[in-house]
Amino acid sequence: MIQSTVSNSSRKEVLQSFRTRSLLEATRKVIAAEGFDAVTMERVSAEAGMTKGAVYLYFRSKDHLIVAAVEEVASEMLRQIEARVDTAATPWERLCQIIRGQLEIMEAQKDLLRVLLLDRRLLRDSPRGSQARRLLKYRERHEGRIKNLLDEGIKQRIFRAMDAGQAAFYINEMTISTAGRRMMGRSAHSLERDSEDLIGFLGLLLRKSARQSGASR
Amino acid sequence: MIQSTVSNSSRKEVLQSFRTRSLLEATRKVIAAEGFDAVTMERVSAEAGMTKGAVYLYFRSKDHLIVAAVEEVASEMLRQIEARVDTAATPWERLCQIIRGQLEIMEAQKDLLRVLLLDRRLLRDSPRGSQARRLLKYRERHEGRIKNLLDEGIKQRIFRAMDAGQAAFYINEMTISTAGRRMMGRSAHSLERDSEDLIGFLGLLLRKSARQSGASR
Amino acid sequence: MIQSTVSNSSRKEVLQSFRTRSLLEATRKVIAAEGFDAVTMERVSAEAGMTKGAVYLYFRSKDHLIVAAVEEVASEMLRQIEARVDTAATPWERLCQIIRGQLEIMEAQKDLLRVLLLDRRLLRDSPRGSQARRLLKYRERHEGRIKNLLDEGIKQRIFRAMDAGQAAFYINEMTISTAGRRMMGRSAHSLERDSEDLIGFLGLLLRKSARQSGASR
Amino acid sequence: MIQSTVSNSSRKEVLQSFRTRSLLEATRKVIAAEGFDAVTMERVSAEAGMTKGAVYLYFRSKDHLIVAAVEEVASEMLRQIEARVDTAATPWERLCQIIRGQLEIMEAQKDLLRVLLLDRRLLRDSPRGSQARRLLKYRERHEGRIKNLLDEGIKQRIFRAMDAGQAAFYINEMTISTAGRRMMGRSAHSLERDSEDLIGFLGLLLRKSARQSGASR
DNA sequence: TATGAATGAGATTTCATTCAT
DNA sequence: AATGAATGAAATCTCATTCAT
Repeated sequence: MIQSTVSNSSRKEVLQSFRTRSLLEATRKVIAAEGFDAVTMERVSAEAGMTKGAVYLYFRSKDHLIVAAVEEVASEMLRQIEARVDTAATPWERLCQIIRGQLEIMEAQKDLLRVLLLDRRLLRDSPRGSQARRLLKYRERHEGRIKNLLDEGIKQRIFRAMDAGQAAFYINEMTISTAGRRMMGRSAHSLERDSEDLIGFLGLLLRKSARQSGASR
Repeated sequence: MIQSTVSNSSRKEVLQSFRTRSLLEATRKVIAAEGFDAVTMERVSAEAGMTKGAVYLYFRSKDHLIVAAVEEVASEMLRQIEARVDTAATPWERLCQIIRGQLEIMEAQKDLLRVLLLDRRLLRDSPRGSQARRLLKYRERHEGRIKNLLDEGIKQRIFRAMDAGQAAFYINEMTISTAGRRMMGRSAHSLERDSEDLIGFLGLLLRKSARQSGASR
Repeated sequence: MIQSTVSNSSRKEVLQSFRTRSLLEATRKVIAAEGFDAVTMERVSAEAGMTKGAVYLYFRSKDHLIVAAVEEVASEMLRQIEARVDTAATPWERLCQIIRGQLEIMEAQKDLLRVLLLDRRLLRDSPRGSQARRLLKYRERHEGRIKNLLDEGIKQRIFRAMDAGQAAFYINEMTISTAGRRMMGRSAHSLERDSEDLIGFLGLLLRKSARQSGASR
Repeated sequence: MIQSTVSNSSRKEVLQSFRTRSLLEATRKVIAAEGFDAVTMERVSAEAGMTKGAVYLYFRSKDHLIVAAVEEVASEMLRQIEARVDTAATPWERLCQIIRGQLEIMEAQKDLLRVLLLDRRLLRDSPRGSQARRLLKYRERHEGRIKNLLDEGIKQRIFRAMDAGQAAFYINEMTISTAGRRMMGRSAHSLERDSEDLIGFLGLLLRKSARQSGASR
């Protein structure tokens, strides 16, 4: 009898990870389709093809499951956005890449994000607030990168002098608002067009020369 | 038996309206203190000084109660903001008044708004979406007024040419973001300072002359 | 139409108290029949003729229900025992009355006590131990009365000098053991006979004269 | 490959017996620490260094495991008590040895016994009562030895005439009560003192001469 | 022999809503 | 108009036991 090259323990790990991913996926699916209140262990487990009890082999509680599902998507989106940034480019170009990337990637997750943007209860103070803090880390990391980029541009006299932290906050908020508006069906334009409009706005705000605008890719 | 000068039916109406207001107030109090999930008929009715059963004499269901409570505060805030606008002032001055007013009034309701901004579930849900649509009307009305003001300014060549609808959306979003940031304890500045910073930003974006900025009261 | 002499509120109180008693009764019935582990809200509520949810209108939790059920029986048994004691009698006579009373009254509750004697988990440290302490109060009160009686007899030189507290403890334990033995079907004698045997033992232990024994009624 | 001098089957037996003992030990540890309700297969197996499934190779069910764990300790305690008795001594001396031995040995197992004395559910339950009966055998054997000793003393006219079976029952109960009282923290005295007090009591009860008492070692 | 993932059957508790009074 | 007891339908979580590997 020929032994498979994959060891037993490895096969188990694969199965474990498959189940875990199924659960996270199922959870996101339910959230996206009907919101947080529709997430019941019954429903999620059925959607993931297992029994209620089995879920507890992978997640300590319903809350842990939900937070993990959301955290994973946040982390993955951030990774994708960062992957699109050309570190050799100028600060302004990098900002444009971030805006476009963020909008495109959010668009790709629109069903889930529609709910997440409307229902941010996870950011409310949980019992000990640790989960909220963990999720906020992602936003802070993202804003932090934007801030660094702004600081660099300010030093190079490409950007106007300003409070870079505050500006980073507003830029992120405006980008999220833009994505949110699209998801609520309140934008008549293409994603491209919304991106460039937002970039145009930001150019006016940030760039010293500006006025001629024209966001370079 | 002596009849009071107030007719019976009128007295009833007064009581009715008093009870209704108590309930709306109590509902908001609970939401502000502990979020939507803490709203139970038991708790709200106790807080309003009546029993569970009585609530159903005034509101068809828990959902109707919650929506009414939130709708009332939205409507009232809008009314207050509009009351602060001097219709004789220039478009730019009116915009400044709106921004300052909105920030001050939101600050006054911060306990409730902290929850409402994080948990916008009311804008989803709703069997046929009718409640969400009703709540969204307030936002649209507000954005509409800003848009009109922008259009006027553009016609007068005070403001740069732009898509006024989109700009109104962004202005509202940025104002809300600013308020939200304060409520989350993420702003180090005074309300005044945050207002003027935001107005400064908007001046850069909108005004043709700009650059010298300096928001006029 | 004739008004009943019983007011509405009083009628409600009667119903409330009836339901409460039904629940306590049902709980004891289940404990007596199948032990503590058989006590489920489902079972108790069915036995008391109501639904699971209704139980929570009368008792905060399953634990509160169980403790109340047991406490009530403990309190009632103690009351009955004390009612049988003739306060004018001599210490020795009173002790005899207590022993006989306790054995008879325990016999009357034998189904429940069989379980209670075997499974004293309620006396284990609960989360905050308050329930255990409350239940132990009954035993302490009972032992206290026996101790007082012994002290009195010692002062009157009817009883031998001894540590009355310790003796009270042993007397109570022996009485309980005697009752328990009967309940487990390990006694071949009548209740009368077991009582008198126990009293005979105690006479030997306590009384100065003794030896001639013969418990006086 | 070198064969150990110990045959394979023997090695297996050693392992088997080691695992079995680990499980019994672990079970008692959990019972002693947190009571019967804390005994879960998960916990016991982990504490014994194996997995849930493995437990079923050694014990048919959780109940069998628990009963075996308790039975073993009962049997061992009895063995130790009996080992302390000098068969050449007089009945009274042997009784004293039993009392002292029982109290000392129970004291050594106090963590477990504190639970076992309060929660004697094992003596109920059992589908057909077979487990309860098995456990009761130990008590009967112990009482039987005391009874024999009493009978012998009665025949030798050292002890007063009495129902030796009943007396043996009471003696055992009083000894257990004494130990239990200590475990509950309700005794202020040393183990020695409690032993001698109890022996003093019994001397009064049993011995013809008595009165001068003084338990001989 | 040993593993530990999976099952499935409860158990407790919560609440919106109804309805007899 | 008002009460509040009662219902009934979830929802979360726990575990003994089984079984494929």
